[in-house]
Amino acid sequence: MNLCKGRSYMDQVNLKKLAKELNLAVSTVSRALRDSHEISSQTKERVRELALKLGFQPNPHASSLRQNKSKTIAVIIPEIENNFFSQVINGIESITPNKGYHVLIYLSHEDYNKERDILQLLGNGRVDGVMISFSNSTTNYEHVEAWQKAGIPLVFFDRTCDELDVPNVMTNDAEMAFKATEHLLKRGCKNIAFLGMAGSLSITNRRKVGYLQALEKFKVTNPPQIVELTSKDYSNREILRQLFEGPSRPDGIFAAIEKFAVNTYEVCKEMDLHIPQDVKVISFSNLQAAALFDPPLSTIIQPAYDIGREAASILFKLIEKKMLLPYEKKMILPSQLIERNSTAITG
Amino acid sequence: MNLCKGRSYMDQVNLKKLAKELNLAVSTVSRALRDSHEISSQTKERVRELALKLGFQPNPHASSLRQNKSKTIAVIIPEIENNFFSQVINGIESITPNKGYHVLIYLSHEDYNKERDILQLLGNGRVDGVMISFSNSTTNYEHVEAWQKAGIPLVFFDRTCDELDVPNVMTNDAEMAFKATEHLLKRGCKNIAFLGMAGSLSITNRRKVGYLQALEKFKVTNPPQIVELTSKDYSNREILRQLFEGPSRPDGIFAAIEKFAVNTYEVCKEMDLHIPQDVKVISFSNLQAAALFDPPLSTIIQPAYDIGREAASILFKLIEKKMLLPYEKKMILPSQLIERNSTAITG
DNA sequence: AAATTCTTTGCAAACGATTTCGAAAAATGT
DNA sequence: ACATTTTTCGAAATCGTTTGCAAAGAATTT
Repeated sequence: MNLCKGRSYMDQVNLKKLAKELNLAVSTVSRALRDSHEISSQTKERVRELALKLGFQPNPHASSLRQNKSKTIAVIIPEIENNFFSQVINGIESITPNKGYHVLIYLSHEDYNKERDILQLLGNGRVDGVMISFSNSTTNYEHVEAWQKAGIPLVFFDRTCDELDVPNVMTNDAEMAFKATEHLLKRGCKNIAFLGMAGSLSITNRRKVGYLQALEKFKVTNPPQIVELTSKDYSNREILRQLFEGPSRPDGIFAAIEKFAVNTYEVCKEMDLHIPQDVKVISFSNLQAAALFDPPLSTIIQPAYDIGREAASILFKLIEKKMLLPYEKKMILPSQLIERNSTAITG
Repeated sequence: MNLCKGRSYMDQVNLKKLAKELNLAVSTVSRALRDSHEISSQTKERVRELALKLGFQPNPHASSLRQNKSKTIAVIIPEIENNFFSQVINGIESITPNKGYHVLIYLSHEDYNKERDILQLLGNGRVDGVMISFSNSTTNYEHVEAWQKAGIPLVFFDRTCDELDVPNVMTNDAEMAFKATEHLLKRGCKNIAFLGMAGSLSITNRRKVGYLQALEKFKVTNPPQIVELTSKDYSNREILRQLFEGPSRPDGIFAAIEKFAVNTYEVCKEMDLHIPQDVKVISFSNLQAAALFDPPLSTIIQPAYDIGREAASILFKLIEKKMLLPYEKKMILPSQLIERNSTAITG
């Protein structure tokens, strides 16, 4: 039985302890540490000195409870074993420490139900704002609408949603998809397949639009081939095998997702199809090592770091109740197309 | 001026509101929701029903403050744009949601001072436990010792530290380094260079030991070549260029870090050195795409996901004040060596 | 000198959930 | 019918910080 009030860690230092030590009121100590104008500079100095000496740090939960702000944001992404999202997190983290903010990470694993549960879990003040990139199984946005009712700031990035009035940050997907397709056509492809993520992802849709527009603009006679893959390598390879064995074997592959380019390489290797002789490949990808592939992979590099940084900046503007500039409501950061040997012209 | 007590969001639902609505005491509602035995099942049912209807979620800061636990853990890693750490996070996340826990991510960017500051920042109850993989500039562990005084659970993973009595989870670095070096020797290399991270990382040391042991055991006459690289691609390439242009050009490269193998490939390509004819390469790496490199890269794959999962499990055991089994104090999960063409025998 | 400001500090009430303690009410035993 | 236990619930303290308000003293003005 604890007779004295002290807990097991006697060195737990809080405002009360500081106040007693200094013979001041708790409120005075609190104000001194927050550099309030209504405290004399001598008192402030005394307080700060002792606080430093005892290594005082305010209890974040007490502060959060009182001030109704958590100094924390959440990032919800579909997966993390993906260069793009890692770089986004890096970009986010380039902002948060300066703002005195902390970052919670949540993975939806491409599962709508998990995504909904996570969002719901964050409802009651655990975070001051959320950045989300949707899972591929997300087809409705009720969970987001429910969230919006709480009035907590929200920003979409990359896998966005146009239907809701929420700021979003992304790249020029359609434009780059157009350019990628155009690039393949100019390299002599006649029959280009588009590898997209199954589901109704915004990025897949935008990229698909660019692909189709290019086919149309350049009056390609072969019909478009839209192949839907998933996050499972095994089944992707099987689908690709069938694609290449099928009646209209593509001579060009435009992968909307890095992973699908990897799957394509794997299957081509296995089936002894040569890139770029038999089939040319280009892909959205943020892999540094793409240049080391056999053959080096032509890529569209997304400004992942910048997307994370800008999305975080916008979120903080919302949190600080600043007005957004018009372009910040829908920010588009351009990607870059890097031509490599996977789309080289062959004899 | 707010005359009524209500805040801007009238739908903010808390225990008090539930209690008033049900004509019960706050304490009763709280107990009912926590399924206390001292509440009748009818009352519980009434409470639960309304709570569900109004979408009640307890305020996490109030709970944390009262219970002195945050239901949050922190993961401190040197960088995130690295497959290994991404997979570790994935492994960690495979545990946390079931435990009702949240995950904060912090990046030290290979900077001791940042690492120290982060650890210090987490001191006052923001987290119930910490998992850390040290930065390469960390040469002393005073920040950890300071942390230990607070008595908050801690686990090291991968880049560990033997000097402190803290549970750690890692792979069999020395053994695999030995095998990698042995592998190169058996493939005919006479002059193997070791590419390690500058600084005093535990993994670099362990891997270096394995490398040296292999050279000794197989009585290699050429002296060991230990090359120290950093996280900066540009300077790494410059150092590697000098290495290959230098008097004792290596015919084998053992990269202790994935990034260094990529740098090696880049430089070899640039200098028109052929892998594996001119130089054979093997590396610790968790890149799925290693098989697609030109040539496919022989790798030592670390069980990154498992390391994350096990480290998190151990952390939770500490948090729950359970005893650790002996092997959990220093857990070693084996890596796997995959031979590919970068270490093939050449005519 | 009296009245007024300004400066500096303390008191006490929040914030929302948990928990100790105690008091009714109900159920049980004698 | 009375004593005892068990069940069920409410009041109030608590966690540590912030903040509105009051009050005391010093400084200024009239």
